[in-house]
Amino acid sequence: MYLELQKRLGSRLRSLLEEKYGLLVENIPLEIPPDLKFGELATPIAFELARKLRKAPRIIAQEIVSALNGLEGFAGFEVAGAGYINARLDRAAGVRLVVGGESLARASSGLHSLVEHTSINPNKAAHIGHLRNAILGDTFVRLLRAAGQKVDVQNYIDNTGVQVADVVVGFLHLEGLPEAEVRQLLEVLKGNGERIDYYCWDLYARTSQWYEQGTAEENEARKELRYATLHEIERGGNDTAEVAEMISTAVLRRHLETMQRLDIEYDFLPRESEILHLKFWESAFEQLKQTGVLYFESEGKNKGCWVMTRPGAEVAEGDLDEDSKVIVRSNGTVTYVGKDIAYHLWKFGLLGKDFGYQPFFTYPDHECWISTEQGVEPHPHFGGAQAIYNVIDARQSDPQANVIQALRGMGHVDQANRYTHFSYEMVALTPRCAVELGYDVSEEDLKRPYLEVSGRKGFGVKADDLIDKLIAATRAEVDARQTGRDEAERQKIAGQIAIGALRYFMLKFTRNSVIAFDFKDALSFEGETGPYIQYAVVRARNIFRKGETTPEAVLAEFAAIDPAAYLEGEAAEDIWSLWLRAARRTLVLEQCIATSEPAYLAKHAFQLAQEFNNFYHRHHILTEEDPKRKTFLLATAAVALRELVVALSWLGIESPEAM
RNA sequence: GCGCCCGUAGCUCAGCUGGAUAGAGCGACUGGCUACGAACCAGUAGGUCGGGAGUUCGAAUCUCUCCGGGCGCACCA
Repeated sequence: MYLELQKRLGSRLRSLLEEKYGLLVENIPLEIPPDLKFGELATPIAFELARKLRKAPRIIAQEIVSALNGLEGFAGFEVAGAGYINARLDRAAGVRLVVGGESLARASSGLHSLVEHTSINPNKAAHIGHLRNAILGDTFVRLLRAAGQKVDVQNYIDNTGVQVADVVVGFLHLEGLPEAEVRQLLEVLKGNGERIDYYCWDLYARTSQWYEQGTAEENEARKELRYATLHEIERGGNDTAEVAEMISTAVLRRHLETMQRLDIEYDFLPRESEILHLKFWESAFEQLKQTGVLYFESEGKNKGCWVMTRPGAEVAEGDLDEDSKVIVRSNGTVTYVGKDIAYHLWKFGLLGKDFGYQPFFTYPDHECWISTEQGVEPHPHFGGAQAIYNVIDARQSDPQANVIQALRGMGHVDQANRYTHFSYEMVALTPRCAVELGYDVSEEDLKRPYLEVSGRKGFGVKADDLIDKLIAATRAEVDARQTGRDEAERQKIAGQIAIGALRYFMLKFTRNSVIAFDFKDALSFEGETGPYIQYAVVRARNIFRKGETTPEAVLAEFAAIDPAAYLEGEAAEDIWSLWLRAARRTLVLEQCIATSEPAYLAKHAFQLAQEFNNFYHRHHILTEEDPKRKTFLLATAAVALRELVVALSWLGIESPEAM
């Protein structure tokens, strides 16, 4: 409702300024005033016009206000302060709009988007940093879908990189297991219900250390072994590649299981092995050469390489660009950015090639596909999106910018403009948390505000460990309260609350704030947390349960009542303010998408819950004697409940029946 | 050296395209369960918005500069 009225007022003001002053103002600033005494919408536009019109802002505001009459949905306008224009809504009409609810199934926007997130190297267990990535990405997917977009969710799998090679070196050389025995070991672990990704977490850390533990000559030999292993994996068709395939696939399945615990699902898993074997790069290379984005360097430190100019670089015609980005090395191999350019051409349907597809992981209501050289028929088609979002941490903004630069240079300007690096800062550990976990922390590190998580060092909090810990904690709380419920019900509720707490925790911070992780904060269920919002939902539901009615029945009954009498006066301000908050859904959605910032929705959900709790405390609904007022109060609870549940679902958080 | 991010209450963070008295949670202190569940609510204390300069009718928000912290800048991925 808010967004609709805001747009209505905006366009009215725009046309008014044009008629009255002959001014075209593209963006009329409209804001929600800090206090209801200033109305529900306001604009400081008169200040901006004061200079152009050579008049006092107050006079201009007065002129605008007198021309602003009879705008549907508004009760009146007034000038305040030095020249603010404050708008008061027709409260009864507003309430009716909110009751009607903005359609949840919004008309398809027609936009086809692709969101890539998670993308964990399949050589170790997922940790809290990966959780932030996946939760941000999954929530953004829900927001785009809520806005009517068709969205494909992809999780890129680098199954042929050095990280996988390192753990393969661990299996083959540190553990000394030949291919057949690795296969056996994986079976045994699986049989014992042990987490393979956990096993690899330790082995990967050990291998990383092993590279540096020997004598200089030994370390040199180990590094050689590392790269020989990497090249065998890249080439494929040998035992080493077979081991890599087994391990990376087993770990990948674990990642999908971990994410499924958080209600995170994927549509397609493109793998680097197919990008290599299906020769995506060769097609991209041709296009890059033809468009002149890549050129062969014949001098300087990059002599013998195919390079591209970095974004923002200024090189005079004919000068040597020593700072250029190498895409093809002098030995003929392609760098990471090169492969990424090819992959992104595919994402936009510009490559002229496609993956083979094969079903890989089955969710309750859909299938997740994986890339393969020769796929099955029939299969869905992915790629060819109009807009893409890459959920990748801020440290990779340089390579991301290179890819965008290449697309733009090739003439794909629209695509480059619809390429969003959805960047976010890392999740680090507070020194206290690291000590708590039993890691050795140096004196120097103890003084730092936070310590970076490192898979290579095996330093971090594993995702499943955190989820297990959260569930244990919520289970204890549920057991203390839900004495009448059976085991299965309690476990279900504990799970819903644990996931709510975790997802909210990862979403409450804005993207470019580093999260210094601490168990005390993450395991909190009070204050600005997911469970706080879930609790508001449970309270609202209990009102209807005890009152033996439903939100739907109440809203139907409410339609016959004139709400105006209950919305005026000092005592009604808090209730009206709750209705206004409930009316902000699409406004917040639009803002989240425009800024790629899910934290705004998290904040909105919390504030709505807070206002509901306040309302709940001040007005006792079921004992209200005036039947019409009781219906009004019930309708207020119904609307708050509906909006809380929708907001939570967009955050990927369930609304428990009890807690 | 160059680039990006951050610096707001004791702690952790919001503060939308510059706008009306700078907010929340946690922590501290005080009060509220015989009313729809206290995972809740109310109140009190707590801030030179890192420092300085500038633009503006108006700056936590924009520009410059300095200080402090973090991250990038490979023929690694």
